[in-house]
Amino acid sequence: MTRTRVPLPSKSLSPAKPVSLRTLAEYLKLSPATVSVVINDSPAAKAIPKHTKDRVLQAARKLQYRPNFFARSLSLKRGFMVGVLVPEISEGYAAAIMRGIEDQLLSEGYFYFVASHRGKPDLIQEYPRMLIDRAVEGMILLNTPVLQALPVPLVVISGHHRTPGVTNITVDNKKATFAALEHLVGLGHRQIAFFKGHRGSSDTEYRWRGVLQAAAKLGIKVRPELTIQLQREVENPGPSVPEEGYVTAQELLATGKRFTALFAFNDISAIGAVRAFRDAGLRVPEDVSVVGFDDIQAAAYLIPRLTTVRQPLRQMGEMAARQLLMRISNGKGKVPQLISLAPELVVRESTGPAPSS
Amino acid sequence: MTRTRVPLPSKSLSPAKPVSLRTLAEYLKLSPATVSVVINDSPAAKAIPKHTKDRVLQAARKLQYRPNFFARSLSLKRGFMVGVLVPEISEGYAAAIMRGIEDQLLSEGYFYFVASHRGKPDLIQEYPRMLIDRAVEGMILLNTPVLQALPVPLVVISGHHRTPGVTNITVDNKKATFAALEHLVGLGHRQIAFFKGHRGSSDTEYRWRGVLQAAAKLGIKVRPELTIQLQREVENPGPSVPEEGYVTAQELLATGKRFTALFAFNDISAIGAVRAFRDAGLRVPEDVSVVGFDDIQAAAYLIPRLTTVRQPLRQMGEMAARQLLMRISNGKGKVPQLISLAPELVVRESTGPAPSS
DNA sequence: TGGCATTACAAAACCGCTTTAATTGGGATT
DNA sequence: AATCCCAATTAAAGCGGTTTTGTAATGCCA
Repeated sequence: MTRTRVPLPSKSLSPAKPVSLRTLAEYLKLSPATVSVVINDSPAAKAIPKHTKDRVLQAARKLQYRPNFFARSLSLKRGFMVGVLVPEISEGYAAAIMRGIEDQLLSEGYFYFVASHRGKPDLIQEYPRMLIDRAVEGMILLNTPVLQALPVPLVVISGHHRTPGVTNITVDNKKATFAALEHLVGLGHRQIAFFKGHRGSSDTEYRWRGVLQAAAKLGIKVRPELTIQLQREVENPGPSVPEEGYVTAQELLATGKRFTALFAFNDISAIGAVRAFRDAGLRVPEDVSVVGFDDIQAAAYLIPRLTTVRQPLRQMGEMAARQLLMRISNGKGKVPQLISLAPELVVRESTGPAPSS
Repeated sequence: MTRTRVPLPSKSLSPAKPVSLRTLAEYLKLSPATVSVVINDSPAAKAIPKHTKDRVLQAARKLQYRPNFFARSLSLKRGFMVGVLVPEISEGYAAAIMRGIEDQLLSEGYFYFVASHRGKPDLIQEYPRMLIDRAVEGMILLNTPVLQALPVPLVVISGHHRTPGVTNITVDNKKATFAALEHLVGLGHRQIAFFKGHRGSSDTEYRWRGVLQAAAKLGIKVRPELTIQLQREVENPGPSVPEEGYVTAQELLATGKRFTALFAFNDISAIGAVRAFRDAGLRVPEDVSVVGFDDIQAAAYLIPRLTTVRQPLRQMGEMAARQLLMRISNGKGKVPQLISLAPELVVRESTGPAPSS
């Protein structure tokens, strides 16, 4: 990493240099130690009479004293910051989760850095290091396979469950897929096509296992010729876009195999697929039913309204942040290996009875 | 992906505390000063022979020396961090812009904090302070009316243009609205309905002015009874959701006034509106044309595909970050007051000729 | 041979805060 | 009256870097 040198910022906008603890102390004719103790209400503050405390606090307010963040952090050896690593911030999925993360973190006085690696292995390698160097106290990894061991607590969302010492938060893919398939089977569907998620995403893996289990339990076959993996530019992984679903659905149609329903990997690809079916002259749901995954905001307003599995994204984010903060403060409490939150099937218009013929 | 060897996370035996500059210096039998100079390649390094430099660099690598962020920042009086304030991170609009911001910032060695205020006045007041206290060197405000003067450079996206000393980045609303209206008028539409944006957003204001100007130039009337402002819970502002467009379109229909086209404030509300029209038995675009704004990812895959005005969101973010970094480093270069980027009308299927009757 | 750069490093001050250990001046105890 | 305790502060030692100033040793030239 090249460290670019940037000249010092001019203080044109801030002619008055900030008051330090020292100047405040001088003003009060007290020592910095006393002032510090009072302002932080540290244990030693018990020994200080209310009168003095008030005097200090009042002066601090009057002079607009603001503790220097770096000095304080250096002394405390912590800065109340965490890092959040995501594949792509502009994807609704990540954004929804981050919303939950942020709620929780800010309310506890923590701030967070975001870095999106776009699936590039070098960035996946580099960003964690950079964040560590920035003295984050922990990290949340969203759908991001970090291999290196890191010297801070880690919480992983939708990651592989097997790394010891890291907590994994995920939706219960088994329950989710079962609900979706049960719904389709209940409507009479037997020939069901599947979009598998992108390679490398652990959701892909676990969700697919869920599909296989559910199919077995429901007594239907998962036909290899009806399952297609969503492809993505390897060079430039980019976000999940409807186009992936569109072209994948076209591939599916091109095989000529008959199917009456599609269980897409997510809503975005479902949108693309519906569009592709439509362009091919097929009606949804009369000719083919489509089930999405995620329940993004628009799902309820599409034409047709999308049947989908709702992920509790925000809660997952909240949970992740909460777990991380617990581990940061406790340090050694026992760590749950896996927390899975319950999904919910939302039935709308894109699914219907299997065509009789 | 090549699987790098994974050192097991040595959780319990991790108390190996990081090597400091001092220990590194002792190891090298040099003074901390020398080591620091070499590692930072500061001017004084000219006086140090290559041999010594190599020795230092090599030892640093061997011992895995990592400068302590807080110590370094305290000394330098800067931490290469900026703050980004947004109304709501989970809205695609903000996320797309943040993507551009991040690209630019990280490539220059900066990290950023995000805080979303959800339109709450107290948070809009509080977060800037907290960020300042965290020693950010600048802030980017996305659609966020900050009233207080702040002691760091500011760049505003889609804000009011009038604050001296802050750079405003925005889409050229005038050009955008003209293109959209011209398109509709060219298709024969005369009775055009409008969604106005939420109160308080400055885009709302400027875009509305654009509509009025464009309408005047094109010789069409803007009828008050056909313009409705998107409403949002005042208590809990939340993100922009299709439902707003849905209910607003229903209101519009309820007035009984005839219109053949709708220019929505954004794609999200357009989606809701299309759905509402459809539910009311109207076809889009045969009975009513709809134009959105933003060109979100899904716009091209909706049924019907949405005609919309594409905002260069990512570029706006990049531009904002670039401007901010310039102001941080230059300090006193002259500040552009307003930078407006060109939008682009994307014609798809949701607009068509005005019905003849 | 003295004067003067230059080279190659080290000492020490400083950044602004936290924290531990020490200090001071009563008041209570013996 | 000497001792001890306690309340109220403070001095000073970090935290881990950067930077200014200093210094010993060498080379160069007159």
